[in-house]
Amino acid sequence: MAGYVSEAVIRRLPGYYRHLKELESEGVMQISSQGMGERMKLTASQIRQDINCFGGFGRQGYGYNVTELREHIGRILGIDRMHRMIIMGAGNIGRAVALSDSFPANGFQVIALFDTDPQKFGSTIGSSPVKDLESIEAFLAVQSVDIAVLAVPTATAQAVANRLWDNGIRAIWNFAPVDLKHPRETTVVNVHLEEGLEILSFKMKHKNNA
Amino acid sequence: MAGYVSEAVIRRLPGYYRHLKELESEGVMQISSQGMGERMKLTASQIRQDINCFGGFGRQGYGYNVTELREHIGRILGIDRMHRMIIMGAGNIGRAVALSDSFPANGFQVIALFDTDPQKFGSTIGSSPVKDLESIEAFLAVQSVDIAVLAVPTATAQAVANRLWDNGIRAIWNFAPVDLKHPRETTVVNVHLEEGLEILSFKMKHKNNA
DNA sequence: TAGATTGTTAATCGATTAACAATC
DNA sequence: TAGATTGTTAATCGATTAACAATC
Repeated sequence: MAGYVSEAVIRRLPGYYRHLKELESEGVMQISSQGMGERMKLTASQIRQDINCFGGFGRQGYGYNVTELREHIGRILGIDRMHRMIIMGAGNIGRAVALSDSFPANGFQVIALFDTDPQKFGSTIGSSPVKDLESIEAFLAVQSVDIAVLAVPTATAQAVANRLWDNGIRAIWNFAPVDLKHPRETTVVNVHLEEGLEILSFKMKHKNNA
Repeated sequence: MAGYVSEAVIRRLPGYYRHLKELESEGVMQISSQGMGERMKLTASQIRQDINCFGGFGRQGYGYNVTELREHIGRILGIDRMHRMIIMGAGNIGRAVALSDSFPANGFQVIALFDTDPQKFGSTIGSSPVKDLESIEAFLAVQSVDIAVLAVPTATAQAVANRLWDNGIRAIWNFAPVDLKHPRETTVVNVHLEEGLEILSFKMKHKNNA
């Protein structure tokens, strides 16, 4: 159990969590690796291997308790607690993240947005204020922030990220299409929407060959 | 060369394309697998293997011509042509996609949005009209559409997707947090934003152990 | 030519799948 | 108990890396 967890396993964890939540809402209380595998289109063997990276949550002859496993995986993901987020850039993407209600529903709470457009200062998006990007240092000096969403123009993304790291931010969710240079102790997860669309284009084009 | 292309390679292709575009705009004309590897944090060996899935674009003793390789990969990705898109759902996400200018810049053109809110019918987002979701069949009967962006509430996502497939759509870019059931001849690429945030949470939490 | 760097084959590494004893 | 299903070890498969002859 425990020990090293490969990137491949990490990427599957949110899927487990989502499917377990669905099962819960369907009133399903128990599931086997077999059943879970059919649902998620993975082999039962892989399900068991994945789950056992974190310890034996199942019972022989029974399977897994849905709620229990969901809670375990939630704790492993770290989403059993609130995360305070700020959004850098109040453009299309920043707005969409701020207005989403699926993020708060999962404990990701937007506390403020920052932009360079003076027209936007003082306004609110959803229930979050839009502030002057120049005030970010002062803001971070007094506010506790877990995650910064980077939704600024590509050209300024690296510079904004540097200011965030210099002021204590340790995690960035990056929507700008650049590979940010970042200190080793920080975490960056990229979204790179354009790339998804390009992969879709590729797969459409090569559908026959597969 | 050519033949089977693994999912791992496909996922790297847009990164190649982006870095080659950057190199072009920096005026760099030639690059070796070594140089490309340093830039993208991959091994030179992997760069050469990846590129050779599609044929020998390099020259011994020289490397790769940046523009030539960028064009080749663009063609492989299928982004050397226009793609006509519709957006299902004119909410936060649908709006953000419609208003983005990075998609049209890469040949992905939004031609219309569809929503269920009568208040939105007849309005425009960016330069695209918002139409009644109920008119989708009539629309698809006369309009050529390559890709549908699915940005409707989770609960209706599957039903909307079914209507799209029944009316000739072969590719869906899905933002709803569900694994869509879909005919084998169709292509679905999922975005699942929430999952990215959960992975970020996981990585923050386990930073020490790595 | 000599040096650099590809294309490609072989070796290694890691992830997935299969198998099965342990046990609920 | 008998049947089901896990946790875990071993086998397989695939992807990455290393090596090197071909050649620009």
